[in-house]
Amino acid sequence: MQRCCPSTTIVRRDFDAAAGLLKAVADPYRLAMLATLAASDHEVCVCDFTEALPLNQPTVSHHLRILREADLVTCERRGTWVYYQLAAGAPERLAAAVSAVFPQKAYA
Amino acid sequence: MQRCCPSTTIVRRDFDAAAGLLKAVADPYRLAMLATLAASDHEVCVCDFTEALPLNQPTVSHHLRILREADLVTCERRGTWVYYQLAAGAPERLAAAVSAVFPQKAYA
DNA sequence: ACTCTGTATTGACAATCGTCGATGTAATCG
DNA sequence: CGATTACATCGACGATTGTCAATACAGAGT
Repeated sequence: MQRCCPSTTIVRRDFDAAAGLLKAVADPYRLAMLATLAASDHEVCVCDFTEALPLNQPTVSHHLRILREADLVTCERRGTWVYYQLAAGAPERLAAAVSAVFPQKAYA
Repeated sequence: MQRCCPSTTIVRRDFDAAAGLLKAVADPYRLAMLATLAASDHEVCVCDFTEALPLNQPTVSHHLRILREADLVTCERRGTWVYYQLAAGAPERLAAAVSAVFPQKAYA
């Protein structure tokens, strides 16, 4: 009987950080929020999200909190309103998480 | 009293597909599996994963199934063993999911 | 002070996820 | 055939997730 294969070396790096970042992003509404923040150069008020998305206000707040805790967005209170914007380097960090898995293949 | 902001247009695209792909990938062990398959040009036997990862065999099978159903990997049975390899275009599809959110910023 | 408005937090719920033991299936060997 | 090995599936369990009603908090206006 033959061996199954030329004993591959399994990658044992720690992907917890990358997985955490990807998990923070792996939701349709959070992706829409990020895309909105990326598209508009100025900040976006929370009320715009609650109006446009089919979600209740606490749910919007919940998703924004997840993005905040992943350091993908930052917020600033001005008067009664809270304005969100994309955190510096957010796209790069996500791209880095992907290329941590696929070293050079992806961006040829 | 002032308006909150110059009424931003919320991105309303459908991110279900991108979110689904990202969710399939948002796990440390699945990332390690993908990184292994990407690093080794030849296929990888399931037994290599079950040996190297601190997971039971059913759990390894479960994670591989999720990657399979996301069309990120393909498998082929040869004798008693099953060999997995990265699906064609898998890195590109992941990169596309990211750049669907950040149109041009990321890869300048 | 009180009220109103916008946002965050809490608490609860169903649904999904990660894990594993037990069992099933497929292929090989004797 | 039966026994063994490799992998998949099933069923159950606790943990996490997405959602919302209710409540709390913060600031502006009266």
